[in-house]
Amino acid sequence: MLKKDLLFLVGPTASGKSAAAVALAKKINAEIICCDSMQVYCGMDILTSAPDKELTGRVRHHLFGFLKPCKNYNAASFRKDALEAAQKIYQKGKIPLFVGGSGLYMSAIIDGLFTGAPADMQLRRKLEKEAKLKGARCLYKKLLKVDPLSASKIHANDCRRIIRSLEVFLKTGKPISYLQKQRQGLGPDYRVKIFALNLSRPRLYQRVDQRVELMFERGLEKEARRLLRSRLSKTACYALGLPEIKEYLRGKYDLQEAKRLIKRNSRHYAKRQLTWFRKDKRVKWINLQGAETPQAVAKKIYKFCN
RNA sequence: GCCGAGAUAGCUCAGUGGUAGAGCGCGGCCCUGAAAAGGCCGGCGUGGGGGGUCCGAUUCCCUCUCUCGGCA
Repeated sequence: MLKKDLLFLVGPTASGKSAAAVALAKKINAEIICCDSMQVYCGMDILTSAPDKELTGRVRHHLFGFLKPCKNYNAASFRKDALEAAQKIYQKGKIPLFVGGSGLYMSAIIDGLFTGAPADMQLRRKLEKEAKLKGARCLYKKLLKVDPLSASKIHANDCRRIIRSLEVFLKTGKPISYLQKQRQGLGPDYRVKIFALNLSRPRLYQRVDQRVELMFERGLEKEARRLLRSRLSKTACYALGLPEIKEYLRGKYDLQEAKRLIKRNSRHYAKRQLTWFRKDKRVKWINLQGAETPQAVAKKIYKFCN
């Protein structure tokens, strides 16, 4: 049986993925699927540097801006939606091309997630409260009792993961360390190719800073104000830029400082993305100077497509 | 030109007669249902140049260079 191709174009923020993806999709007859935890939301176009109409008009895009910011979303719901979108694309005889910078989302599709323990926001809130009251160490001790193996892998300060592990244990009676071994990925009938764009660090950071400047020019503050007035999900409220603008509006600092922080946090984010993708040995790195046209980038990637 | 203050990490600065720290920045890493989140680790340095005192100087003394104030 012929293998199904599944392509990924990933890389740090501001590396030029969106435009390159469209150029590549044109070349290989692909449709694009969002692989970005924030670009799935609508009404956050400036904040998330979502691909504009010019790009989305040239190639069919899936899972971009389809979700209201008040809705929670996560890697599991993404995996489900993404695989559905991919099937539709296969039915058209085309290739799904995932584009975005969310490493976990990429891994969720390819490698799968263990099942049977969905997120329980109510339980999380309860555990969070407990952590706040008695300290995170208290939760860690609890985890140490029920699941010493996971506890040994999680740092005592990593509250998010401690809570998730406890959540899994409380809901299923099984340690997350045991369940995590059960993940199931795509299987042998898929042929996955991952391309990651990269630039020299100074160039990348320069582009990140420039992009933040551009976001402000486009009206980031106004968009953020609007979003902050509405109800935001636990997922969407952490879109880079929102917490910083929120504190600015509270009078904690001025707009210049907010901008500085958004730039810095975006650079840190880009760095973390690189760490994630570096670890994944399936990634084929596409090193760029930063001045190439999207077509040139696509051409570079195309060479490795067969 | 004179007087005063200073010259220590990429930046802002602290400190000590036994070759140095802090914050920010920066680098590396972890990540299985919040992931643009969350967490961990790392000082990255001929202490402005030269000389002297001392067992030993970044610290004390002299000198030169530079910077910043003030006076001319």
